[in-house]
Amino acid sequence: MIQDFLYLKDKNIKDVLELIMETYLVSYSDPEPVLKRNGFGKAHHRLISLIDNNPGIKLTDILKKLKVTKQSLSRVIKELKKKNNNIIVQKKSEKDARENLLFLSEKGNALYNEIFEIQKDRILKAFKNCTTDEVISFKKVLLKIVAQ
Amino acid sequence: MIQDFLYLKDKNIKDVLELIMETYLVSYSDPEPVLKRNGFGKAHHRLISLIDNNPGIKLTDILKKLKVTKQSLSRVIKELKKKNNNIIVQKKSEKDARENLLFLSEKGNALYNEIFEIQKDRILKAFKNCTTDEVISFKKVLLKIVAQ
DNA sequence: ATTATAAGTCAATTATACTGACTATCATTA
DNA sequence: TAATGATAGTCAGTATAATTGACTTATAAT
Repeated sequence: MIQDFLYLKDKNIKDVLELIMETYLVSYSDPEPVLKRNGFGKAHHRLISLIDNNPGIKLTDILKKLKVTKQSLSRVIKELKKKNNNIIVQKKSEKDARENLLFLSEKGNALYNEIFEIQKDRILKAFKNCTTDEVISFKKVLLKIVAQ
Repeated sequence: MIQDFLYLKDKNIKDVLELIMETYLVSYSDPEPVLKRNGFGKAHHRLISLIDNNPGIKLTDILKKLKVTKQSLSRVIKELKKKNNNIIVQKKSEKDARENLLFLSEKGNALYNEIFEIQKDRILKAFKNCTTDEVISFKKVLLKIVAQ
């Protein structure tokens, strides 16, 4: 037992927590100029990304994922739905008429693509310096941290 | 070439980007009750964590890591330095008298420990369901995303 | 019929961050 | 040593983001 699970030591956990924060901050700040040019901020960015990656997602699920209140999210949705913006679209669910499902519009897709290409760049640069196994492990651990 | 690098496909990158966001949001929201009880918010949390893990860090480096302006950070520092709070301490650098290095006070250490134990819990639960290699790969990929 | 869920709204407040302008101190170097 | 750049701090004003609390409407589930 020479190593004694170094990776479970407090200092390593702290490093990982700092890296989690920094990874989020850098990878979501790269496309800020594009957002700003369109009159949007980080809150809009998070919502647009979430809807793109989960088309038809409902409000409650967004609230859980983004950890914000309904009232706070409501402002962001309103701004993205405005006539001049027209980034997202809501459709009543056929299963449950209470649910109002969220999608990106054509314009929303175009905006998100521009944002995504910038974010993708950083991730791909990292992945190309890693083995397949390392990338797979990376995603696996992220999943285990989130899904508890 | 059957797999054709599935992990480099857009959908996988999008999943990873969403996971990065969610991992940050969940792991930094777990200790919110402790922070709130002490009159602090997420901005204070980020700063306290950064100082604990980088004792003696200087302002410029914090700005780069947290991606905020000096004016915004100034408010957070001020609140953490207040007499009743007394969470962080600044000391002039001996090397370069312009630099004002940041440390946690005794009280700050105590507060951070309480916060850290909560955050550690989630990370450890995940790590204990992973192999050593997976955890090592996880950290390695985080580093490659941040350091570009 | 009652209860629970999903969504939406109004108002007030707090928290976080930004732009812009400006000062003071100290280090580097031309 | 005089000019330049780096580090930190400050003041004012504004913008953005998120919260608490109260309440309504519609629909689903029991």
